[in-house]
Amino acid sequence: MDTTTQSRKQGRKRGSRRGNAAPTIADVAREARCSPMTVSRVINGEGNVREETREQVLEAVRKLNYSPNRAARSLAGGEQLRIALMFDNPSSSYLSEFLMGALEEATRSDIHLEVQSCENAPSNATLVGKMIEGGITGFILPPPLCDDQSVLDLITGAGGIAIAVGPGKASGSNGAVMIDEYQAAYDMTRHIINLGHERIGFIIGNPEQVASGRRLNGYRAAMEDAGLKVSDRLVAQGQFTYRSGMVAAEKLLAVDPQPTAIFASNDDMAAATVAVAHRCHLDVPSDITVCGFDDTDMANSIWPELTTIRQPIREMTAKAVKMIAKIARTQRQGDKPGPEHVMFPYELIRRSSEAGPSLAKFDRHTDT
Amino acid sequence: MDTTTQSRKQGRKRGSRRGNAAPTIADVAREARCSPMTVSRVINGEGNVREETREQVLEAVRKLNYSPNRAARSLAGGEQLRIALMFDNPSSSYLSEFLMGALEEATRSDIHLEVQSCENAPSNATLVGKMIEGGITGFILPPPLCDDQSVLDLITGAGGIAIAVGPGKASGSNGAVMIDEYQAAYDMTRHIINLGHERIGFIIGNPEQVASGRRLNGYRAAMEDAGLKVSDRLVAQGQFTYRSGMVAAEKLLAVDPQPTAIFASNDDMAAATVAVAHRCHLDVPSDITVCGFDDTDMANSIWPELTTIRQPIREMTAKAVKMIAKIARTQRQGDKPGPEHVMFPYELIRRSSEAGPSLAKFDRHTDT
DNA sequence: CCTCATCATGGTAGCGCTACCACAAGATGC
DNA sequence: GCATCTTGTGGTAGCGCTACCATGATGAGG
Repeated sequence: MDTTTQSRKQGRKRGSRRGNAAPTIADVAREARCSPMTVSRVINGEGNVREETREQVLEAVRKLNYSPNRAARSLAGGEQLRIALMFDNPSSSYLSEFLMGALEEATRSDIHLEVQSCENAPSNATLVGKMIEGGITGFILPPPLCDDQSVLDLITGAGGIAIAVGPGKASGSNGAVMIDEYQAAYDMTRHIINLGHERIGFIIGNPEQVASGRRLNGYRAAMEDAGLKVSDRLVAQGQFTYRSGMVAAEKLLAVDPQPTAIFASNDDMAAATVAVAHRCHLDVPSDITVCGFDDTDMANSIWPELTTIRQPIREMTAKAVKMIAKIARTQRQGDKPGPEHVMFPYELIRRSSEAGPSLAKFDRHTDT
Repeated sequence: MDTTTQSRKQGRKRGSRRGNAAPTIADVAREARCSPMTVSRVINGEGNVREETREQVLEAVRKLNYSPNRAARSLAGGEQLRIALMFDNPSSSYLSEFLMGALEEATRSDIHLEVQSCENAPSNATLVGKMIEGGITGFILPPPLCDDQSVLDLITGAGGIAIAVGPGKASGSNGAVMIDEYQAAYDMTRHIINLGHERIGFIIGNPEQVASGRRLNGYRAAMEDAGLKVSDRLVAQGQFTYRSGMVAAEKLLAVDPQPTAIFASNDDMAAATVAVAHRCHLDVPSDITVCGFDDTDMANSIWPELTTIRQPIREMTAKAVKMIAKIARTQRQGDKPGPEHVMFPYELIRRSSEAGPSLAKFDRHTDT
C-alpha cells in the first residue's frame, strides 16, 4: 500500500505541468463518490447512468476542470484512428482551408492526420496499399482525386474508408461531402442576369473534373430559364488554371458583341479574366463584370475583389474527418454502414467585380 | 501464465486490422531474443546497447514491420507534447506550406498540433495564458506574429516555448528559424542588375514587419555596391497586400524615366505590379521586369510567372516543431537550453517575368 | 583478490483509460 | 414464489510502452 502511494506520487511528478497535476478519472470518481467506470460512462455519453449520478459526475468534472487523457483513451479504447489527406495537385489556397478544417477536427477527436502527396508515387494503387498496410484507416480526397473512381474503389477494396470532398457527383460506394455545384452555378448566373446582363460569357473548368460539367449545366440552365440564348461563342474551355483562364478570356473578349459579364468556373480563371480585361482597356466592373467560383484566397487578394461562390471547405473537411471516425467506430462493432452523402450550403459572396452592364455597351445592344 | 496468454489474445482481437495484428514491442523482443526494454532503447536511440544487439533488434523491427504505438508511448512517456500554430492574418498560400511542414513533422514525432487564430481573441495575453493553461507546450509563430516581441515574451514568461518562423531578426529570448532576408534581397537585386537593369524600382513591405526593412536594406546595398543611385522616387511603400502593391506600382510607373525593373517585397505586390504594368500597356518582361519574394502560390499561378525568392517554409516549420520537441525534452530533464537560431538557405527562382531591359527603353537612357 | 565504477540488459510497475464481466436491486413473467 | 430480465454500478485486467531499479558481467584501481 505504502509503496503504491509512493510510486504514484513519483509518477505524478512526470506528468506535472505547473503546480497541479492533471486530474485523472480516478480523481473525478473520488470527488463524485462513484467508480471510475461510471465517470467514464458519463464522459462518453453512454446510457444506463442515473440522472442524479450523471449530474454529480459532471459537477465533479467541472470542479476539477478534468479533461480526459487522449493517449490513455486511445490506448485503452483499442485502435488509434489515422486518416490521410491525399493530394494530387494541391492548389494551395484550397489546401490551407482544407488542412485547417481537418486539423481542427482531428485535434478535437484525437485523430492522427497525415498528409500524403500522390505526385511522386509510382502508382496510386501501390500507394494506397502501402498506406492501408501501414495502418491508415481513412482517406480524405479533395478534387481532383475525389472524382477518380479507381482511387475510391482501390481504397474501399482494400478495406479503407474513403470520403470525397467536393466531388462533382457522389459515388455510391463511398461517403462524400459536397455542395450543389449545379445550383450554385445556376444562382450565380441568375445573380448576374439580375444585375441586368444578357451576354454572359462562361469559362468551363478542367473537363476531367466532374464538377466542371455541373457548373456549366447550372450556367446553361439559368441562361435558358431567363430566355437568354447560350451561343457557343459565349462559352470557352479552361483548365482551372490562371493561364487557361487568360486564353479563354481572350477568346471571349474577341467576340463581337463582347459579353458584358464573364463567369469563370473558378477564381484563378476569373482573376486571369480580370487581367485580360484590363489589358483590353476594359474596367472591371464598370465595363465588364467578372465572377469566380470557390472563394479561394485569390478572390480577395486581387483587385477588384471577386464576386464568387464560397464553399465551406473547412467545415466540409471537418465533416469528412467526423464521418470517417464514425464509420470506423461502426465497422469495429461489426456493422457496415452505407455511404453517407452530405450536402453543404454554399454562399454567393458579392464583392467589387460586379456591376450592371455599362450604358455604352448597353446601347450597342438593341433589345431592352 | 495460461490466463495471461489467453487474455492477451482477446486483447489482440480488438486492435486487429485485416488478419495480422499490429506487432508490439514484445513481439519484437521475442523475435530479437532480448527484453522489451532493450528494444525500447534501440528504438529510441538511447545509448548503452551493444552494437550486435542493436542490429538484431533492428532486424526484427524490419522483419515484423513494427512501428511503435503512439498512444502507448505518450501514455507511458509522461507527457504528450502539444504545439499550437498561431495565426494572426494568415495569407493562405503561406499558410498551406506552413501547415504541411508542421503536420508532417508532427505526424512523424507524434505531436499534437493545433491551429489557433488570434483574430477573434480579446487579447493575445489571455489567449496565450489560456492555451498554456490548457496544456499547450509550444507555440509556432509565423509572420507577422513572430515579430511581436510582446507575444514572444508572453509565451516564454508563462513557461511556454516559442519559436519564430521567418522573423526579421532573431530575438534573444526564443528560438527562431529564418532566412537571411537582407542577403536574399541583395541577391535578387544583384540578379536584376546583372540582367542589365539600372533603374530598378523597389516596393517596400509592411513597415510593421521587421523583414520589410531587411529586404529594403538588401536592395539598397546591392544598388549602391553596383554604383547605382537609389533615388527616393524608385522606392515606394507597400503593405504586402495586392492592393497596396497596385498603388505603389502606379507610383513607380509614373516616374520619368520609368524604371525598367521593379522588385516587390512579396509576390502579391509583384503580381499587382504586373497587373498595373499591363494596364499601362507595358509587357512583362519585355518592357519591364518584375520580381517578387516568397515564392507563394501567387508567383506561379499568374502569368507571366514570377521570378522570386523561395523560402523553404515547409522545412522551416518542420524544424520549428523539432526544436520545440527538443527543448521540451531538455526542459523536462531540468536543463534550460538557450534559444537556438537556425538560418535556412533561400533560393532565387528564375521564371518568365524577367528579361534584360528593352532596347527602346535602354536608348532613352544615355549612359552605357 | 576484492572493491567500486561502468556497461548491457532484464524485471516490474505503472501511465489513464476502457472493455468485459460481475453483481445487487428492482421489474416482469409464468 | 422463483426464474428471468433490465438497470445502475463496481471490480479487474489489461492496452503498449517507458521510468526506474536490480542484476550480472566486465574492467579499473588499490
